[in-house]
Amino acid sequence: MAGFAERFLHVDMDAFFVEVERQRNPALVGVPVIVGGLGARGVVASASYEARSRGVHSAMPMVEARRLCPQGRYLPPDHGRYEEVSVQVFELLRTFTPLVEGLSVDEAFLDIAGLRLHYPDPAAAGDELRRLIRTRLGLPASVGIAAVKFISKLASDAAKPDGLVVVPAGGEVDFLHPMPVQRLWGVGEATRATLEALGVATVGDLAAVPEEMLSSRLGPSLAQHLHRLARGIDPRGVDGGDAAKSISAEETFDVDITGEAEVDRALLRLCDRLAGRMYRSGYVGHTVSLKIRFGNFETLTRSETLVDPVEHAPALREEAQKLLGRVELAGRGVRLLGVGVAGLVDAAAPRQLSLESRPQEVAAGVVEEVRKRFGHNAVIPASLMRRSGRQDRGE
DNA sequence: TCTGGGGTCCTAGGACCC
DNA sequence: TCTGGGGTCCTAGGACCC
Repeated sequence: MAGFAERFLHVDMDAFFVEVERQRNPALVGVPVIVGGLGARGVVASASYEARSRGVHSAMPMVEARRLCPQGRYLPPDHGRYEEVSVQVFELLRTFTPLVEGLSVDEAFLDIAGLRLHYPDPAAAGDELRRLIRTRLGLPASVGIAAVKFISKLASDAAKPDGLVVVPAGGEVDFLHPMPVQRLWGVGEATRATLEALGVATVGDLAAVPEEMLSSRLGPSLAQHLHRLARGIDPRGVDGGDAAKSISAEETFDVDITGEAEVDRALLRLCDRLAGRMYRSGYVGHTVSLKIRFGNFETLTRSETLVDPVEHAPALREEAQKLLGRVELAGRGVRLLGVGVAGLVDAAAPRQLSLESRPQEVAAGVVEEVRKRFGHNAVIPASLMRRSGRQDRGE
């Protein structure tokens, strides 16, 4: 027996951060809730539907959200908790089918073709999945189902909040063509503006433009991608098991920082945070990068690829400081600083350790063990301790 | 209303090798 | 004597996604 024609199921948790907060504090149910950075430069990460009805949306500056919705409850994000709940959600999804591809903490694609034996139609499978998430975890989720991968994601969007939409096989173009182009995956503000200049406003308009025309404005890769999507064509299947490619840590300061000493201290703090994450995720990396954004939002990056992978905080700090040395600060205010590693390699893979690095490796391992037991702030680099005041929060 | 933090992917130019 | 084309890696920047 053949599987369902509409084999792609996209599940998207509704206002995920907000709903997790409501799970542990029921007083937040039914009132506008906004989760996001509470500092002067914070933005909205998640807004409840009560807040959205007042015009609040994610990525909006917090200052603006407070103006639109002064009666809202404002909470800082607790990513550790969201990660825990996300693990529970994905465990539940995998009891449904092992063919699960996570897109972020709160959404995933499932291949449900093989569930034909268990459910009379795809909608019944989607209803059951939503019911399970609701009863087992107490969280609302929306589901979209289609025969084409990216259409299922648009369908879950159309289902929000707390609903289900099935786009029947053969109905893709009717569903798609009236939509504004920016709904397509890969069309952001810049591409939307380019398309608008070509007289393209809807997906239907886009489908009528020859690919060569798109290619000359957008490059061959994006042109082919969009040309296909506009016709409802998406050859991708559900693909799990994607290893991480990079890890990074960055911080936007409430007030621009200036002076080499202050920038250096912030950089060391970030390196320390990043090293901890690398250790916990079991990766080491060959390429170290530095990101710096000035007060005027001008942003630049510097990176270097090393023969031996960087594993622990000391080596990371040394590299990051070298990269910082290649940037002309000239007393300019620094708005954001970030460090990252790419070219990731499994830390457990056999590697050559130089003799001189060995004591450092051991020491760094000890630091992480102590932090695992007593918390991040149990160990702080001496260079960050000279000034009193609050230490950077751990993760 | 000045624009987070975590990522992925693409492009373009230059170095380097054959 | 001068010039080539392909392939790969690295760096920097930028668009985009949640």
